[in-house]
Amino acid sequence: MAKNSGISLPVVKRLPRYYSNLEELKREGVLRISSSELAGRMKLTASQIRQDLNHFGGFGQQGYGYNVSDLYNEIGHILGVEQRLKVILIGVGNIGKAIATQVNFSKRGCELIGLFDIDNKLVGQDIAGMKVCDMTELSYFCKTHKPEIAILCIPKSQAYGVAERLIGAGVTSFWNFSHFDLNVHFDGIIVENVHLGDSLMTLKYRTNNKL
Amino acid sequence: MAKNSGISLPVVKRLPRYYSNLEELKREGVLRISSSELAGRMKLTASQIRQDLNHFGGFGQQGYGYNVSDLYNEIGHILGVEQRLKVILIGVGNIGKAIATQVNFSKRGCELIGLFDIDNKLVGQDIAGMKVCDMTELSYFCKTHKPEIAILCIPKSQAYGVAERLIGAGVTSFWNFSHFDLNVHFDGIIVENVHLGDSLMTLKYRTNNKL
DNA sequence: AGTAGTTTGTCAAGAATTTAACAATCATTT
DNA sequence: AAATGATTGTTAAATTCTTGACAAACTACT
Repeated sequence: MAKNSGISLPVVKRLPRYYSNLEELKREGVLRISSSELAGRMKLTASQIRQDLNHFGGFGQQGYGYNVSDLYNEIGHILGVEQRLKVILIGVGNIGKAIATQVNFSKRGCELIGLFDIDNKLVGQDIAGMKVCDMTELSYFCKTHKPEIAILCIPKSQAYGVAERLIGAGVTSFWNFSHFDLNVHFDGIIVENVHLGDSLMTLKYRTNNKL
Repeated sequence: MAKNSGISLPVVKRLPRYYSNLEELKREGVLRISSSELAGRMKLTASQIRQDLNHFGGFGQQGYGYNVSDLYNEIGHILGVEQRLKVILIGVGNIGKAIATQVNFSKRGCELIGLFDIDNKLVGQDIAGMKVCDMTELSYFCKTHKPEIAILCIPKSQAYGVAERLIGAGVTSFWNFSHFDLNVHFDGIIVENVHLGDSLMTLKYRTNNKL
């Protein structure tokens, strides 16, 4: 049932949307849904939904549709929500703090286990039920706790140095909010660059050009 | 020179990346760059860059490449940075506050002119050099200041109501950080949904599957 | 039990996007 | 001033992604 390889990025990026839409359907008490109904909600085509889901196996039933709860669980399984990854966050400035407090890590199969900052005024502060640690403790912490993912909310000047240290300490994935593209050339290192400013400019362009 | 229509979304989404990479090149003092050099930095192909830029006109020169400063200005023009759009932000919780303080609006041709919240404890607070206003002032504010863009950092339960009020008051574009897809069915309304949690799940999937 | 009505899984067609190729053009060197 | 080398703009090919179509399979009704 697990044809888990060769999934294209567009499909992967739609999976979380399926997941949250199904969560919402569950909350509404909907027990079953057809591809065309779901397509209506998500502004996709029914065909695309069926094709997407079939990459992973046949979760539906002809003449019936999809069982909301089952499909939710299947996609959760594909996304690996039951397999918790440990996450640390570097830089508890405005964005860092917002992410630490606002993102529901556990719902997404992650566990935020450490906060770090270089600034003495922030070290020791309590954020999201955790004490902010000094950067000097970073390497030791990684060696003992072995986080897989690091969230970078630090200035560009520090980012590459910190990323190298973290890779050395076994971190494989980076969620980068710093204002530049983190391009790591090591094999097996995964980076997801988030540029809010770019998103705003895209909105602005679309606004100006009525797209 | 302005073939400004029929630009596909993938191209539009790359424009801000071109813009910030060119800004960086300028800062480094680079005067000219070829499509293949730029491709190397941005992890694109030279062919794609030439094709992208040609949608808007021939900014390069055979045998020479692109003048960094000129190209920066051209893309800035395409993105409309000189034409300032007025922006208001609704909901100054963790994310709202981070966006208000962290996003460089003016550099991107936007102007943050108002902050609003429903919570009495937050109203009156000073954030990013502005006083947070009560939601009751929203409609009057919009009628007098005519913002084009609204940033939504509010719970789902309030989002549709607020969006409707804003559309009624002339707002055309929404940058939505609430935890759901804002689907507006009015013509001419532009929405950019940002789901940080989805981005995290994509990273997690890629981590688990070594993509 | 048989029949009518749904809806999936899948294959094939169509669209969109990316990459490759190359003539035209310009810079630079001799 | 001519020749060489570089690099664009542009066309065509290749690839990827999305949509359409329909047989197979199931539900639900009579």
